[in-house]
Order: sequence, then structure tokens, then C-alpha cells
Amino acid sequence: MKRPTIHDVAAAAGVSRGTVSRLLNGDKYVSPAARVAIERAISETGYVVNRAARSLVTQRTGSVVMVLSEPHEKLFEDPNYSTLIRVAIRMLAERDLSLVMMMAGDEGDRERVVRYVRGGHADGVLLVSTHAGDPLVQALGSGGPPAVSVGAVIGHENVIPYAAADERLGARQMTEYFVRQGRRRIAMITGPMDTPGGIQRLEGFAEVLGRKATQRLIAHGDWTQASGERAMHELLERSPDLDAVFVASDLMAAGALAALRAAGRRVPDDVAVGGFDDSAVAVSTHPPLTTIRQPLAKMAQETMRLLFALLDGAGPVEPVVLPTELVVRESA
Amino acid sequence: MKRPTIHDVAAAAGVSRGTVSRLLNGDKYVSPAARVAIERAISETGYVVNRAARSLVTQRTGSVVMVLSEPHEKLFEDPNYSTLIRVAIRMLAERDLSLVMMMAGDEGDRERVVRYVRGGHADGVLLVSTHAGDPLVQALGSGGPPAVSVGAVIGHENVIPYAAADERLGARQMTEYFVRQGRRRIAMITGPMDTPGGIQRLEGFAEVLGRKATQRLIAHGDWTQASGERAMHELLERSPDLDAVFVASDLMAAGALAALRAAGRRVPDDVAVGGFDDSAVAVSTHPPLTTIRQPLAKMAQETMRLLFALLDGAGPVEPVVLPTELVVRESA
DNA sequence: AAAGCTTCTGTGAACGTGCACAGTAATCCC
DNA sequence: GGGATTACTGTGCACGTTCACAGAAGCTTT
Repeated sequence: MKRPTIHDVAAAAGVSRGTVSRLLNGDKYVSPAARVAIERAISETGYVVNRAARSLVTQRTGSVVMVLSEPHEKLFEDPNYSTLIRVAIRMLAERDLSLVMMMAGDEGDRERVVRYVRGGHADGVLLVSTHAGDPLVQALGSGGPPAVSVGAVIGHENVIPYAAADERLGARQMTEYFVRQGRRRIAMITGPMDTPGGIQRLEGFAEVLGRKATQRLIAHGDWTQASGERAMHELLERSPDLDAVFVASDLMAAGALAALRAAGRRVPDDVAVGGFDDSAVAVSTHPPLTTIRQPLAKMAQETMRLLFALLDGAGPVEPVVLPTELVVRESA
Repeated sequence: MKRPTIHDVAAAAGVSRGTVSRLLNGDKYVSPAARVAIERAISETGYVVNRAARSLVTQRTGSVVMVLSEPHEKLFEDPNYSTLIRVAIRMLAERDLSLVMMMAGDEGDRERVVRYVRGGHADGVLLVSTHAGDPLVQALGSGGPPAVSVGAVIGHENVIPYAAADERLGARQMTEYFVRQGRRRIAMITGPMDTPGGIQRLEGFAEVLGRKATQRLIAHGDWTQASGERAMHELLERSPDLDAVFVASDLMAAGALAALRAAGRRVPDDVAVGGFDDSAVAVSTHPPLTTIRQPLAKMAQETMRLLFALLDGAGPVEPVVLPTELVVRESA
């Protein structure tokens, strides 16, 4: 049995295609009588609009694509993505838009994404965790559908609107907390230095410590737990007398805790540990992590709002930067 | 500037639409000369096929929808979803299919999903974490596009093909491990009893312990960390002399560890703790969790393979059940 | 009473593609 | 050398919708 078309609905309601279409698209000029007849016809026939046909004429697709720019093996280790996806699905659903997911981990992926977007298969683009210098951003460039990002895209802050946490503020909050506690040798494990979280959390750290933030006290990770563990070992070797470490993500902090335990350091007695994110992992470690809460859901919401503004044809929109908050648990 | 169409490509290559279409769709009858001319024309014009137009005539959409059937607030707390999404995106991309995400947490969501699927907007459906008696399954019913599930859908095992871990086997492996270690009072924290993981892990547990698996030693959780903590407190109150607990997920086990610590029990000396999943959280707890590894990536792959078989018009396909594996760490 | 609004309706064209079909030229088989 | 087969190509139609336009009917204004 064939799926009913707008023709069938029109026939059943005794009106023309045009009137049905007007009702469907919220046009004001539909008489009350026609309205009820059509609504009954729709529910009787079980009619659902054919998006392909609509797309063909409107030049819109009714979908937004989320592009995840992490190498495959690392993707999603960070539980934060979950929140983004959840919020995005939800807010898109309210506008009857659907969420398409794509990865841009390697060259082939990127080409596929560019083809997809430039081919007009999405009305908007939602960039996630895009690193500095990612060729994807250039390729998407202008002329395509509007793009926004969760967190700034380095080098394109003025081109791609974003909602982000105040990374510098968060880093300062944690570092100042250490200072207030009387910690003397404060180290840091950063994220990758081609991401805003990598760069700006280090900047905040350095702003507070000034000259005390020496290279010996800084090690770099790549957000993974394993890299946190590795970096902590490195720091312990270089600066055995450190008494605090600010780790730029909770997951890496979990790795750092393992390294400290292996080295026989007590947390927080010997070494205070501070994380960043306040993700689920922060409360499953031992001891639970003192960390910086990012308002992740709020960030996602604001990002979607920016996208909607662009979809609605608003002019240029301003980035949104949201405050972070220190959450004290037992690791510091 | 308008997007190039198949007409433009045909004109640039000096052939007709039909020939271009044949090349695009892998028809064998295209002369070598035409082939190179068209390929050059495509890259010169930057042509990308218009999916909407194609869908309209082929009645296919080129997309598969993943339906996440968890209440919103709980969704994604489980990091396992990440693996599913990653594998799905990847394998779909190889077939030039895209992944659309939808939630089915409440009645409104479910209706939207049904409309979407029955409206012909997806070529296939990928069910995730569908609970027993979910009306969605009925609503999708027959007549729609093929549906598969990661993990069995209770009550529809013979209708909806799935790939799953051998839940019973995993539960037996852990329970037998406890028994071999000489544990006497073995308790269990189950998942929700309307999911295969909830039911079958308990069955495996009971198979090994027989009459020793009493109600006093069994508590129920809902997969969340908080529920694991709550259930552990409950068990400690009911059966203070327990010396081992099998927890049906790592996340709940992390909660259980916190409860045990709060009660002053040492792990594994006083109480052995076993998890299930071998997810990322298993190595960030203290002590790291002895757990049952589910071959999650493999499960996802097999599920996709089943879906592809159905999309290719294969007859009925058989469910796939994959073995689990005991991973010994320090909690037991 | 004519002219101009407002409200509502129907109709034809267009969106870009795949597919069935018809048709052409070359090759092969006896 | 005539018929059948193979390799390839072009054309018209259909898919289901939106949109611009024309027009009808009722009401208000001049």
C-alpha cells in the first residue's frame, strides 16, 4: 500500500493541494472549515509530509549536522560529548529539525563532510572540538550554511560564533585556590596546545602564578586518561617536590591520581589535585576530584541558540562566554 | 551562484543526463571516454548529487536513524553509547549512509520517532537500550524499514534481530570467580528488571549460586552511579556479613565502592567487588574494577552487519550472541 | 454602484534525479 | 549477408512538494 501524499489528503478533505500545503506551513489564510476538514483527513490517512519533495523545492533539508573533529580512537572518551548530543537533539526536535552525526577524524572523513555540507545536505553545522588549523573550517568556509561551534575555534573566533566556558577564569579559580591553601610548588598538566581548553587554561594558570609557572612545572596531555598518567610521571620526575597539580580535565586527572598513587604520594596530603570539567568521572575517582565546573548544558544550549539565530537570518551574532565555578571535593 | 546539477555536468562532459546518472550509480554500460569526460566535469563543476531529488524517485533516504530509548536525564550517563555511535557512524559512512539521532524518552519523543520512521525518512532503524514493553516497538511494527537492536529487545527477540553479549555467561564468569576465591556471602546489584542486562545477569548469577542466591542478597539499580551507591547501602543493611558483591555495571560499581568506603569496608579485603562492561570508569576507580568485558565494538559491528543484510534484502537474519571475558584488576 | 481591500482558494510550473524505453552502432554467428 | 547479440547513449516521465499567481467572494470605502 502506498504512502498517502498531499494529494490524497486534499481529496479526502475536499480541498486543493495548495490549501493543505498552506495549513502545513502555517500560512494564515486557511478557513476554519478547511482547517478541521484537513486535520481530520491527515489523521485518517496517516499522512506524513515527504521531506525529500519538500527539500527539493525549498532548498532546505530540515537537518543539522554535528561534526566531531577528533581522531577516531580518541573520540568520545570524553563523556562531555554526551551532554552536547543530548541537548542538541532536544532543541532541534523542538524545531522539527533532525541531527545528523559525522566524524572528521581523517582526511577521507573531512572530504565526506565537506561534500555533504557543500552539497546542501544540511541547513546548519555544529562544530565540536575543532582543533586549530583544521582544514575543515577553511573548506566549509563561506557560501555554505551557517556554522557554529561549542567552544571557540582557534583562529576563527570572529568567523564562527561559539558558546564557551570562561577557560581562563576557571584556571585562575583553581590556581588561586591552591595558592590560598598555601601550596608552594604548583604544577600543571595541560590539554593539547591547539585547543582553546589547552591554551587558555594554561594562560589562566600562568596569570596567577606569574614567574613561578616555569616550564619544569608544566606538562602536556591530550585529554586522555593515559596521557594524564604519563604527564604526571613526567612531572614527578622533573619536580619531585611539587605539592599541587592542576590538571586541565577530569579524565586526565584520574590518570594523574593513578600515577601519584603509584609513586606513593598521598592526595591531598602530599599533593593536591585539581581537575576541570566536573564530569561524571570526578565523583568516581578516589578521592573524588576538586574540579572546575563547566556549565556544559548551558554551553550547548547557547550554541544552539546562536545557530537558530543564524538559521532565522539574524545578522552576525556575538560569541557567548559563560562563567565557571570551583567545586571542592576531597582531592584538594 | 547556483549549485551545479546533473544537467550541468552532462553539458560540460558533452553527454546526456542519463549517462552521468549511470556513472554515478555504478551501471556497467558507460564507455571509457564518457567516463573520463564525466569525471573531469564533476570535479570541475564541483558537482554533488542532490539527495532530496534522488530520494524522491528512489524512495530511499540514504540515512539510518538511531533511536535512544532512555529517559532524558539518564541518557548517556553510560559511556557505552559512545562506542555504539562511533562504530555506527563509521560503518554507515562506508556505505555513504548518514546517521540521524533521535531520542525516545517520553511520549512526545516517541510519536516524533514513529512519524519520522513511518513517514519514510529513514532506510533503517537502530534501536538502543529499548526496554521491555516499550510501545515504540509496536508502533514501528511491520511495514516500515528494517530495524535492528544493540542488545535484545525483550519480548521481541524473534522480531527484531540483535547482536548482544552473552549476559548470562558474563554473570556466571564473575560469580564463579567469587566462588573459586572462597567468598561465602555473595550479593548482587542488578540493572533494571525490564532490560536484558538486568534480567539475564541476575539469571547467570542465580544459576551459579542456586539456593544461596536469596532475596536478601539481591538489590536493584537503574544503571546510574547513584543507584549503585543506594543499592549497596541497602545490601549492607540487610546483609552486613556479605563478603562479595557482583554489580551489573561498572558505573553502578563505582557507586557501590563509594558506599563500601563510607561504611568502612576495605575492598577487596573485606568485600570483593565485581563490575560489568569494562568501560572507561573501571580503571578510574580505586581500586580499579575487576569486571566483565563486553565486546562492545564487536556488538556494534555485528548489529550494523545485520542491518546491512536486511537493507540488502537478505531474508530473515539470526541474532548474534558474543562471549564475554573476565578482566581481573584489584577490586576482587 | 463602482472601486478597493481582505480573506480564502485552486492551478501550473519547477525543483533534480533515476528509470524504463527506444534507438544506434559495432560485432558476432552461422 | 541477414539476424541476433552486445555495448552504449539520449529522452520523457514520474516522484511529492512549495510557491507565485490569478481569481472568487464578501465587506468597506468613496
